[in-house]
Amino acid sequence: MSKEQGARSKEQESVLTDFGLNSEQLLAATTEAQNTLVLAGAGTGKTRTIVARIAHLVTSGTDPRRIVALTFTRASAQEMAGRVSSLVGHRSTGLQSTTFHAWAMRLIRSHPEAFGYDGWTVIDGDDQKSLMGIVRGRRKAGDFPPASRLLSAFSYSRNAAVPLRNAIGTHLREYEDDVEAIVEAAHTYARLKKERKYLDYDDILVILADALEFRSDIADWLGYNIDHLLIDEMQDTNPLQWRIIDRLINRVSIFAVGDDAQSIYGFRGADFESIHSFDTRVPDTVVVRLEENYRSTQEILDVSNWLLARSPLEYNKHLRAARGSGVRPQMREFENKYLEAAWIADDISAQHDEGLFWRDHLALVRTNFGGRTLEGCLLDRKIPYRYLGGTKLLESAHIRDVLAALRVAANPRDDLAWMRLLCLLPRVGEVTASNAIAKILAALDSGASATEARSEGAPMLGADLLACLTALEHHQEKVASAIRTAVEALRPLLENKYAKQNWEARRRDYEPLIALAQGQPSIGEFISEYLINPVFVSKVDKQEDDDAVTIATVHSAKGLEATRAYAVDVSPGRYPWVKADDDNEAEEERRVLYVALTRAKDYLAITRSSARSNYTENDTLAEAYFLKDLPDGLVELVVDPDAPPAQLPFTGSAPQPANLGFDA
DNA sequence: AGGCGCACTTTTTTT
DNA sequence: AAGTGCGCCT
Repeated sequence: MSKEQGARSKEQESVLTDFGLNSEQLLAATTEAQNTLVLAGAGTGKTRTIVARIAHLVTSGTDPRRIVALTFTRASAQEMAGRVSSLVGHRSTGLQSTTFHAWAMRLIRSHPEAFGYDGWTVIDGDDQKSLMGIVRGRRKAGDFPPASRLLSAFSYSRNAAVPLRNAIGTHLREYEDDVEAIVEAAHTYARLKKERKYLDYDDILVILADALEFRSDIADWLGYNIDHLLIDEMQDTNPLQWRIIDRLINRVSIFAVGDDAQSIYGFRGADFESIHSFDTRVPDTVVVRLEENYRSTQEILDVSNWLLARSPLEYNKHLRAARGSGVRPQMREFENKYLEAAWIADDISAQHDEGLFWRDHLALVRTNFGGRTLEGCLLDRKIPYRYLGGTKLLESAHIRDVLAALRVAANPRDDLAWMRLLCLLPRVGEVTASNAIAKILAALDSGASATEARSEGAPMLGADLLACLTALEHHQEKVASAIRTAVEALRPLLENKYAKQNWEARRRDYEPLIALAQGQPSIGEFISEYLINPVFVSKVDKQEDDDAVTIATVHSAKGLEATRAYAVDVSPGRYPWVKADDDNEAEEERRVLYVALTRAKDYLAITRSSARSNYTENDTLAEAYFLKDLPDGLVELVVDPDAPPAQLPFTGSAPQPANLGFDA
């Protein structure tokens, strides 16, 4: 035994030595502690340390199938698995590297007898909104909160483990007279979900958390099957996720990595204080700090450090650049957002000519909407890009239309899918569709077959579509070819619906969709897999092409880095976001900007445009603006380098340069 | 009454 | 890109 251990430790020593860890990283990666918290500032080798930890575990004899590594996105899960396997090869086969939601869903699906959710469907945000629309009924916007706000209040209550009434109080303040009606809406929504066997995103975590809390047999079973739980981005873990972790303490060894200064998911109930109390909540924890930054030059860190130091909160973060000195970041000001985007695109293009790869460039935007102009510029110049945080393929309208046909074939009681499908037909709107759906459900209740119910309740589908649905019903297991069938049958309707909305671009999404569905066991599993692990529309047509510029929302850019980073539209009203109205929210905004700035390795451009007059003229926003007192020495200020500004201010919206044809 | 086209606004952040 | 409001049409 001791001989074997000796051999193993030599092997792992060589694996990790070649990996070039510093002493703290090595300490963390090889710790024998029951539980570990690694406090790792931006760029200090957080991912590298987790990867090394997993490599250490599998080379010292842990079965990789008994290791669960939880990350925040599908991308980082894959990245992590890839890096582990390049380090230790096949010895990591079976490692579970996944997101909280995907892990929970897999457990629920693969053990229907234990959890009891066999045949339930995962629904996305749009379906949630439709369902809540049913709950709201015809109440007017002023009288009752819109569906989206109800949903976010309810979701916050569940994720933050805050009583429903409190969440309503904070999220729906202006409806305080209607609290009782809102509470009732929450219960009705939950009931409708249950009747239809729908699971929303939160349900997935709640089911696992409840199972672990109330069924000690399940907690024991999970504990027996897992030795090591590794959690990335611990600072973004919310109370609901903590409930899951809590039940595994003392059953498995927990290894968490996080940075309080990068906590940006407060809106989902994450509280970065929980990272400070980690070692009291999780007994026998060893804390390791990583403070040396290997990513960026000192100039980039100087700006980032300055930003954080200005916070009233005490982060105690001062990143040191192991790489030393480089180029000063630039602050670039433009007349309007079109010139801003055009400059970024041109600069990327020029750098590519100089020999950099497209993938060396990362543009960080605050909102999904905020990347649109830049996206247009890149398209215009034929620069390959991927858009993280853009529209998800399975959530785009033209895809959902097609999937609706498969959904009603699989489950004739799926009324949200029925609504979507029937409304594609000419002369059919919400009212006609709901009458038809009521008839279909009544027919099913009285024992009719699905085929009978369909032709009885919805004769307006016509013979062809009715036959198509019957065919889909009988070939449910062939998801890919079912989608092809549905696309063909619906083509005239789709073409009509999207005639004025980019039909030519939309139609190209169907082939990749079919490719994605290849080998999926059922429509339900296909949908839940790709909702929980999304594929983005922008990525669809260039799957081979991994040399591409990345546009990403800061929230989807966690863990990313690039030689050249562009923080886009860092203007008053954006950082902090206009609607961040209390200090906590504003401080979270500061961390968002901090995450953005610390993505850059060699070059950082902070860009903004002066044309948002309603913001720059607003004293409150200008006063709150994070960069208002940025010392001159920290950045090089460049004003409108390519096109000197016309005399501002504008009174209306910014005029669009006629020669830039990218705003289509 | 219900559907539909048109003009209008309005976009936080994610699973 | 998608929701909302309004007036017109069947």
